[in-house]
Amino acid sequence: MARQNSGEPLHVKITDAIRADIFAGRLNPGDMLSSEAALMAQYTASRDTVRKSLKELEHQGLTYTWPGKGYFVAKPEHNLFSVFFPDEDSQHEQKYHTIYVEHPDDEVKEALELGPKKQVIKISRIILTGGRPVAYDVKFMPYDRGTPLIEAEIQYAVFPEIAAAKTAPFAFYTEMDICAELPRPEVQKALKCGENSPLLVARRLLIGQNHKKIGYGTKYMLPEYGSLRATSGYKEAAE
Amino acid sequence: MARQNSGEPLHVKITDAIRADIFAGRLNPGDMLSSEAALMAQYTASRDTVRKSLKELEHQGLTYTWPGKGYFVAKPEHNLFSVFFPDEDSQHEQKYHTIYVEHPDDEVKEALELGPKKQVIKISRIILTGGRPVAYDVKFMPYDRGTPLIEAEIQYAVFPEIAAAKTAPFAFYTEMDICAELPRPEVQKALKCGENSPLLVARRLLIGQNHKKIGYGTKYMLPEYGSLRATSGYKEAAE
DNA sequence: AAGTGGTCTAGACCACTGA
DNA sequence: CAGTGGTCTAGACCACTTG
Repeated sequence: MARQNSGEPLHVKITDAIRADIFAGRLNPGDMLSSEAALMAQYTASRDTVRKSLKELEHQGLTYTWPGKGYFVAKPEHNLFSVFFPDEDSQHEQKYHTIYVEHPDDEVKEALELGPKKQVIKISRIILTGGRPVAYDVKFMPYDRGTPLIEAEIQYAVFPEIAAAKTAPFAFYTEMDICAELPRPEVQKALKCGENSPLLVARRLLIGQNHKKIGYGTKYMLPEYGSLRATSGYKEAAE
Repeated sequence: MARQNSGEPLHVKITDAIRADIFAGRLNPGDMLSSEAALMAQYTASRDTVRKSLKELEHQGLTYTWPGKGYFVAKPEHNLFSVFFPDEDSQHEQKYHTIYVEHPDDEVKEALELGPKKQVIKISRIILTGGRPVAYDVKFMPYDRGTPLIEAEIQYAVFPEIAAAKTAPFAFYTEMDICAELPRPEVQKALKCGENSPLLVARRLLIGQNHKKIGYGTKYMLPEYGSLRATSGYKEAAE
């Protein structure tokens, strides 16, 4: 229980003390914290030191501030989860299936907002575990004749955020939809599974600057691939 | 394009300027930022003001700092997603199915780390849209004879984090597993679906202080319930 | 030794809130 | 009006990194 923080900087001690009050329920959502002046007196600290602590709590989502009134304990958001969705599949083997330039189907055309005659690069991949297919991954990128970076794409085998990692890699964000589906024939074939084998399906849209649609992909996962893990809340609070 | 930030505080202007450099690729992962001294000169700002800007960038995950060396641009994490998983199902109707106190099956026993004779409260719920079932939700909590808050649990109909929202609501965190499955007979019956109807299944474990397992629940979702939406990256970068 | 960030202090002025 | 936080400044001392 007794935290070893005697060597910690003062502003960290203050942060930890208030955090502990919140985790322990001595301070609850809506409660007003001690004012800056009170905390300065309590910890014999300068205003800036106290403010640094309060700012840290705010960044952690534990408090918010209302100028002119004071600092308050926030309400926890238990329904917001973090999910790490490994795209690299480092623990699995990989196998390339096909790399095509083709005319996209309607789903892809709509997702990437493509004109009627536009072509796409299609990269499909099979992910294996112990030689058996566990996931099937298909990705589409608009194909611009004249600037074909196909080789780079193939080499990285993933979305352009990786290929573009050296230039403005922060200039992308992605949206993902996760659902459960039964496999289409193409997917059945790739995964060597039956038509009633439930798949976890993740559809991912990669968006760049000016809201340009840069890539669209779908990943079909068999149960053997493993489940998605998500977490919510403050793990430290459990300790 | 031209950002209206003439009225912004100085430290925000500095933050925005550096952020724009990172989003535009003028600063890339591994690059060292200008030193505090240089930024003080560039913006005729005090050290504290510059440091406030740099701290903000760090909190946003765009930079990190290496004491003695300088500030550096971080590597973006494109595989870490945020998922909002609504537990309340505010847009759906709800229907209680059963509320029991019973002996748990092995899955629940293991998840909640229960002794052999321990009982659990089971609350199952059906979520409807337009009168048709779209999801089935089952939750288990250890049943402690003597402190049964069943009424409160029922009233809130969800996990104890809500019932306990007035006392130390931050003292919980949850882990969730998401996968695709076919329904067991119990689930088929609740959802009025066939045995080959693929379901999105989320299993959630609620953990409290001292790593005590407080609740365990499973939510079975039909395609009509909607898909899970996840996002990754900085949406602002696309603007 | 010079340059870098990390911590801490003291003081100033402003805008907002509430009695 | 007194109390609250928001912004900004100037200066001090320390520990670390690099040459």
